[in-house]
Amino acid sequence: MSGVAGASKKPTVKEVARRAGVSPMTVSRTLAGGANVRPDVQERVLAAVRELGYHRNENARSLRPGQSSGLIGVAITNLGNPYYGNFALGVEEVVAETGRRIILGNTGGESWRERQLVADLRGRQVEGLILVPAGGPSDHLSPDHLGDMPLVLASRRIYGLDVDVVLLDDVGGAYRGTLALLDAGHTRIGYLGNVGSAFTGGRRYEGFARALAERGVIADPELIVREQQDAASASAGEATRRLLDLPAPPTAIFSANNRNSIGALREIGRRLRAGSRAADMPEIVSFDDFELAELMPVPVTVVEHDARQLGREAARLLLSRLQMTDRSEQPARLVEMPVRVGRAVHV
Amino acid sequence: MSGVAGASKKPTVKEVARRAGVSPMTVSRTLAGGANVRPDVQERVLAAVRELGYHRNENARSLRPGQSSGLIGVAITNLGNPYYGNFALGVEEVVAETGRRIILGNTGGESWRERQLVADLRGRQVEGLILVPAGGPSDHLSPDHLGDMPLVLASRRIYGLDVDVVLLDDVGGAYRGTLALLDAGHTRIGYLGNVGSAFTGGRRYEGFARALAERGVIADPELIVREQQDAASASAGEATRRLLDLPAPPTAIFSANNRNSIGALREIGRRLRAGSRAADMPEIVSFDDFELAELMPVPVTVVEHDARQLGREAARLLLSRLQMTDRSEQPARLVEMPVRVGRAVHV
DNA sequence: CTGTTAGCGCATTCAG
DNA sequence: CTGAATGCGCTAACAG
Repeated sequence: MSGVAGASKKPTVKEVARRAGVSPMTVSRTLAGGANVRPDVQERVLAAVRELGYHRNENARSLRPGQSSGLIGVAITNLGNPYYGNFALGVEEVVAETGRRIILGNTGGESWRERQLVADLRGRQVEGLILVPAGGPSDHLSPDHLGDMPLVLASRRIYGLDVDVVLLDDVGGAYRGTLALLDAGHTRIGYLGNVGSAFTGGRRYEGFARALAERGVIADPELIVREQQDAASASAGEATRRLLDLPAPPTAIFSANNRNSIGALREIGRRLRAGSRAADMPEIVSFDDFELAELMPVPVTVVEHDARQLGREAARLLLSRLQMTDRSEQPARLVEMPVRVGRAVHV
Repeated sequence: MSGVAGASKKPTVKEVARRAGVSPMTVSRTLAGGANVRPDVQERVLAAVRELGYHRNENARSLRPGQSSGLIGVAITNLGNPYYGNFALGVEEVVAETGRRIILGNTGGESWRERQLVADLRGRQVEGLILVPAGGPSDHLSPDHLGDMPLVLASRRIYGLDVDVVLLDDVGGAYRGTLALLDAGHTRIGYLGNVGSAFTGGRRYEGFARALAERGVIADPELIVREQQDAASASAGEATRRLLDLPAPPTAIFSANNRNSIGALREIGRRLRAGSRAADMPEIVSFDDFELAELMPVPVTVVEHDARQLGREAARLLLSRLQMTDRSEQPARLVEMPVRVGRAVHV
């Protein structure tokens, strides 16, 4: 309860100055670190600040030329997905170290929302943008539109857009995950992916196909499901049902993402409850980790990766570019984050 | 590629005005909806806007008195937790409907970070604040400090702070979850909670204890673990180990949150792998849902609730308060969101 | 319908 | 070490 009666109207530098018996400039200087202000005067100013509950108006501050907003725009496709939540967390951590904040928007994976969000973030004078592309048209991301505002893409890249990108080692992870199945003797391996994330999906499929090809295993088209409309686990369950109902069902399934893995395992659970034997159910390799994988009724191998690190790296790329004097001259960088393939201990 | 050569410097109203051959005011009016501007002039203005890649500076805009920033501050304890991610998503959805944005910060559950974040958000002229309290001192949230900036608390409430709050039906959910165990004949029921979230934890324990009391079951203090320092699943696993190593171990465990449930189940998994029989493992009731609960090797009952709805409701409370002419006069509201108790289908 | 004036809160520049 | 003047981008309020 430091306060004065009417804390309702927001105080400005002027009022603080008057209360401290100095000029607004002295207040500003004090708040900026106190260089060239007598200590006792600083005391008075800070006391007035406390008493009035004054907070500097950062918007007005960033209005002045040369001053930056201290805001980094982050646009992700689905905040509710823990993966992107952790991604945002990583960005926030790194960005906060420089005293900046993130202003976060959700695109829902829809291009028009992304376009609108980017426009709005620009209007709010963000210093830079970190974005998980929604897919679809992307002219609003061209340097032409963004001016000198740096952009970092995460998770997916956009061809023709020459900017910094952080990706996972999708190809390598899928390759090694698939090899694990082949090493275990599987030859009929199902593939579960979806079209939603064309870029990522394509890369993961590439790794999958490469592993099969190397071992001389012919991929049976019947076992490849890539055309699911959405990434919901429900549709993955449906796809799994079809695979398992085939005359010669797969003995293992490679799932290209978390949602698909969950869907597949739910379907397997359903069958077990209906009397199927666990031994007849396929083993799973899941690109994307998920909790309690080791408690699943079938063996699960996960391709783990750290969303938070991905976010941290994206933030680092952006911050480093912000520090460059000749931002747009420097070449675009591509960082591929490692993934780890490991079998979840099976009950 | 609509652009002119140098898109690098950000254009202002003035430049748009000059290009369109009008005054800055006409540009402003056009962008504000175009009332009282001849259609053909509007055309010219909009063309200039496009050509220059102009975006209104929202910060400068909100500097003018009466104009609001269109920003809602959201402070949560852990972005990486899907629960809070979904919460933020819900907030974002509702807030976006009014053309506003959220500016999101992570407190990590630390009071000092919360304090700093709140100060910063104030400085950025947010219209209101939605916050999941970190716990600890909270004088920085008093009306005295916040002035007329509305605040909505979510998940936990802070005693002595008379503001709008959205909570879960913690007591009722825990009560009904515990009853489910009692109905199934269990009398030795373990309790797994932690001190991190004192408020929520207290309420859930209350529901648990009430159910036992009503059925005349004496809670064995040995079976109650509430003093874990952190919410990490690892420490929950440790606590579970102790419970199961008792001479008379519990036949069921009530877990007060998601993290604890995961930890407990991991420990159970460990024991099963070491040769224990599933029949000797305790049944679980988990406050907080988690995926694939139906595939666990022991029966699991979940107390489900929807973080996104919680977020939506918090946003609604805030927006409605923003619309009140006499904000601070209106009484604080308390909303309790329902939870659903349901047994996960067990393999 | 359109332009001019003025000022929001702050910090840089230049005097004292 | 401190203060006064000035202008950042924008838009009410008031001319015209």
